[in-house]
Formats: sequence, structure tokens, C-alpha cells
Amino acid sequence: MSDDAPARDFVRDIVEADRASGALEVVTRFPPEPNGYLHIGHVKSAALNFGIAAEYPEGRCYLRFDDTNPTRESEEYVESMKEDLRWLGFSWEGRLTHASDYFEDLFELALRLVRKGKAYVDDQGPEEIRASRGTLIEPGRESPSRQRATEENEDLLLRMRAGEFPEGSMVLRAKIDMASPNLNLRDPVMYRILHRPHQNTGRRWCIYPMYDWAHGQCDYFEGVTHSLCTLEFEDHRALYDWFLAALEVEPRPRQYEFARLNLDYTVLSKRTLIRLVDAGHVDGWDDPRMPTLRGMRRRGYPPAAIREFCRRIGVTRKDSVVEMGSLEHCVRAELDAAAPRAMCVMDPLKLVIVNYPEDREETLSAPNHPRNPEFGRRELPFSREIWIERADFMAEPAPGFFRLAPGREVRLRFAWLVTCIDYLCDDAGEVREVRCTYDPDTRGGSAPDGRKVKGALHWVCAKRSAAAEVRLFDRLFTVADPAASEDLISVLNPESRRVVPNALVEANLAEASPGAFYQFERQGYFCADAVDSAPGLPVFNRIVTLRDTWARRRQARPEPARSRPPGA
RNA sequence: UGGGGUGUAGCCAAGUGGUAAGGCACGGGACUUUGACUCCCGCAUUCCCAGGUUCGAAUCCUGGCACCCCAGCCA
Repeated sequence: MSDDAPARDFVRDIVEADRASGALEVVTRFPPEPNGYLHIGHVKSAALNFGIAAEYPEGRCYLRFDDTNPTRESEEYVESMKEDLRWLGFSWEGRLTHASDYFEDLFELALRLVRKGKAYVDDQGPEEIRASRGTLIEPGRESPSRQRATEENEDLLLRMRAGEFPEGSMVLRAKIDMASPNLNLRDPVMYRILHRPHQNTGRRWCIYPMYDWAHGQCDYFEGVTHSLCTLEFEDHRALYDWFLAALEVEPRPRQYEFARLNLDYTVLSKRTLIRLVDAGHVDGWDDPRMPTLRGMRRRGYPPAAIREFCRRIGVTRKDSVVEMGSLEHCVRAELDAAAPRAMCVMDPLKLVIVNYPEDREETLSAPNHPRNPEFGRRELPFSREIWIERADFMAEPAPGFFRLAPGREVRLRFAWLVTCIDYLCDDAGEVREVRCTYDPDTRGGSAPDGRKVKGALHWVCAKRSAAAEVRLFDRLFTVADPAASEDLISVLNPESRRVVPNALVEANLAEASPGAFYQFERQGYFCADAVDSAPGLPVFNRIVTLRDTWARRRQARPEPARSRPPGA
């Protein structure tokens, strides 16, 4: 699929314009904070940053871990992020950095600001600083420390670094404007004291730079030309520029903001995702229902589909919520081309072919892909008794139902045409068995007389099939905007995972290797779970359903014989 | 109520003074050994609203309205 049309958006237009006016380099960076797992929202940013760099021969994109807060970050997250990004197909070659790689340079720059009288050590406590910051509509008050002599500021800063002071006792602040309507400019904190080990620098530091102080300067160190971030940093741009100007460094990187990704029926805030994991509402960060890369990978989403999705949604400055259906479309498109076909019966109903000899067994041949012969063919065992999907038979067919029913002829895919002559029920009235005759002239599934049958059923041989567990995933929440809900938990979809413990698959699928994916005909795309699937005992995750106009039609009607959860 | 942003179809999104691209979704049809895929057709007389400028406005001007972000020693 990966479409021909190159992405175009306002950021790329800016880059183009800069090139047109003589800029030689295009340097970007993807700067995640290693304090959690990457989710699809991050991919939008990664795709933008890595994508733009890849569009120019001399373009570069750094993978830079924004690790300025040792209280929240860990090596584990660094590793998981690298792995997830590699899986997605992004590469950074030698350009893997950390904000912490620049701590020493950053400190030099801070000293420079202090000497210029543009930064000072404030010994007010956190509460005092907060109280004197003012509000949205009232200016702040200047700290008494603001008048401190340059030499004393320098001395204090050195001693902060040396570890002479306890956490919270003082900070380094930029001297800007306590009355600015932009709160970010009211003497923002540059360094705080944290006697904590850092995932990258160990115990070398006990003062750590704040994001605003570190980020722009790191961009400068790396020669970043276009520093792309999300909309909530818009107000920070003035500060970003102020630091660079105060430092008088050149050339200066420029910050541009774009809207972050939102997806309906899920949440993309790290805080909320953590809550779901910690409270056990999902099995972990790699739960197939999670919008994390690990979740999507385990679910079976192809990385190319995720990239294509990011290309399609575009990049703008408008807050937006993209429909899950858009992502699913990309997943289906990718899988339709890439997935070999197979048959799986989830809710088995026995079908007996009365005119087929009891002791006969034979093998039928089926293509593994309807359009692509390169997928080869496979053999399907067949015998007098087979399993079909319970939903494919109706004793009293509803209007529009063209599958099996008394007197109806349908095709058993790649096998024969069969006609229902009878069915048996148990005491509860539940259909237990369907009896058919088959037409021996229709081997392979087509009639020599050219007669058409509308229905085609998937099936497995009763004698030779394999058991499998199938997990049917659906959207995590029942409402489009769960984050807006007063009680997130109450709005979780209780049917976001339904387990079918005793599904039946073609015998050859018993050994499906973890991660292998298939289209189960007429049902959806599935992949052998990488964790729970074992040889001889496969577990299949439903990646996404097939489009199903029949189900949609039934759902639209008031007579919901088998009701499905929203979005099923 | 200070500052910064954003309003084009159900959801994304082009468009930058010359008469509303495209995708998803949806509806209809064709094809079909998957009710899939593919293909065709349809889907905004109107661009948040109201005035104004202009031969001509989604685009320019004025005034409103709605929504988002900002008061961490988080990023």
C-alpha cells in the first residue's frame, strides 16, 4: 500500500521554504522522555521528525532521550523505546543522544547567563515561588534574591552543583519578567536540586536542568534546525527563543508546534495508561487492547499500517480526534495483501453430509491467497462430518440471510456445494446438527452446470482439525471520549476481550509460529500470540475484523438476534 | 477576566481573491468460490456567526461566538 503521494503539511512547507532561501541543513530530533512506553501518539511525532529528515539527502534526525528528571526516568524505558522505534522501522544510526549527554555544556551555558546577570540563584522555597508567580490575570512579585550580586550567584550555583544544599532549598532562575502575561517568562526555574541518581549519568549530578532550559540548548548543540513539538508548548516558544537570544548563539534552532494525536475510544495519556495497567484493567503495557506500540505489536498491527496511518492523518495545528476506523482501515489494507488465508470455526456446529461415505477421507487444495499465487496452496482434509459456524445456519432464515437454511444450497469453501435437508435440535431447542447432501460434481466448489450459489461457508474437518484459543479484541472503552468521562473505569468496555477457548482451526495451524498472522476467512485478521501461543496449542489474537456489511445491516435493525458490543 | 492558539462534511484534511481536492466513514450499484478485496456512482450552492470591501470572498477588513493550552523545583 504505502502510498506514492508524499506527505505535505505546514511543517514540510516551512522546511521547503527554508531550503529555498538557502538553508543547507535539515536537522530534527525525536525527544521522548523515557518515563513510560511509547504509544501511537508518539508515532505521529516520530514519523514527522524521522520522516522529514529522510526526505533530504543530508537530513538528520536524532533520537534524543529527554532525560532531565531522574525521579521519573529509567533505563528500562530507554530500551523499550529503542526497541519499539526499531520495530516501527525508524533508524537513527549514530544519532542516539540524551539530554543528559549535554549536562556539562548546559552548565557552562548557565554560568554564562549568570555572569551576564541574566540568571540568579533563588533561595525561596517551592511554595514561595509558587505564591509569588502571580496568576493568569495578576503579575507576579519579584523574589528578594533577584538582586543578588553576580559573583554570589556564581558561587552559589557552583555550590549547588557541588552538593552543598538540600533538595528544594534553592534553584537557579532566569531573570526575565515577573509581570509577563506569559507565565513561562516569569523568571522560570532553570535548575533544581535533586540528590538522585540518574539513569544515564549516575551520581555525577545533583542539580538537574528543567525542560525549558535544556531543550532548546540541546537542539542548538545538535544543530537542530526545526524543533517540532506539540501545541501545549506554544507558550514556551517565547522562552525557548529568549534563552537562545540571551546566550547569543548561532545558528538558532526554531520551534514549531503541531497538534498531538487523539484517537477515539481509547486514551493516549501516559498517566491514564499507567492507571489502567496498575489497577489491572489490562494485563500490562503490551496488552493487545492498549494503544501502546507494544500493545499494537502484540495485537498484530503491522508497522507499515501504523506508518501509513500517520501519513494519512496529516499534521496541522488543529486539535482533532481521529476515528479508530481510520487506523483499522490501514491495518486491513496492509493485512489483506500480506496475510495468508486460513479457516477457523469459533462457534462450531456439526454438519453431516449424509451422502458422503462414512469411511472416506480426502484432501482438497486451496490457494493461500485469492489474488497472489506466490502464497502457494495448502491441503485441506475433508470427511463426512465437518464443523461450520453456528451463525452460518438459520432454521428460519432472516430476510437477507443467504447462508445455510433448510432447502438452501451453499458452497463449502474450496470443497463442495451442499444442500441442507434437515437439522436436529436438542431439548432446549438449540440446533445441534445440520444434515446436508453434497453434489459430487462440484468438487473444489464450483458447479459444472454453472449454477450460482450466493453463500460460501468456512469450515474445518471434524476428523482432522486443531484446537485453538482465540481472543476477540474490541475497543477498550464504550464511549468515544473516555477522558471526558467523570469515571473512566465505568466506561471501560467489558467486552473489550472475549476469549473463545475452544475454537477449531485447520490442522496445519496447530504449529503456527508466534507472531504469524492470517486472515481467517470471513472473520478477520488474526495473529498467533507471541507470549501465550505454544506449538500444538496456538492462541490467536484478533487484530481487526473484516468489514462486515451483513453484521452492520443486522445491527442497524431492531431485531438483534446476537447483539454485539459497540464497534464489534 | 491576562496571554497564546484553533474553527472547511460524521471524522481527518487540501485550499492563501477567480467560484469547495483527497482519504476514512456512510448510502447505492457492479464483480466475486470470503456478505472480504477491487471497481463505479453518490455524499458541503457552502467554509463558526454577523456585517463590510470587491465584478468576484473559505481566503481581505471589522465585530462577535465556540473550543483548546498556560499559574510544576513535570515534560
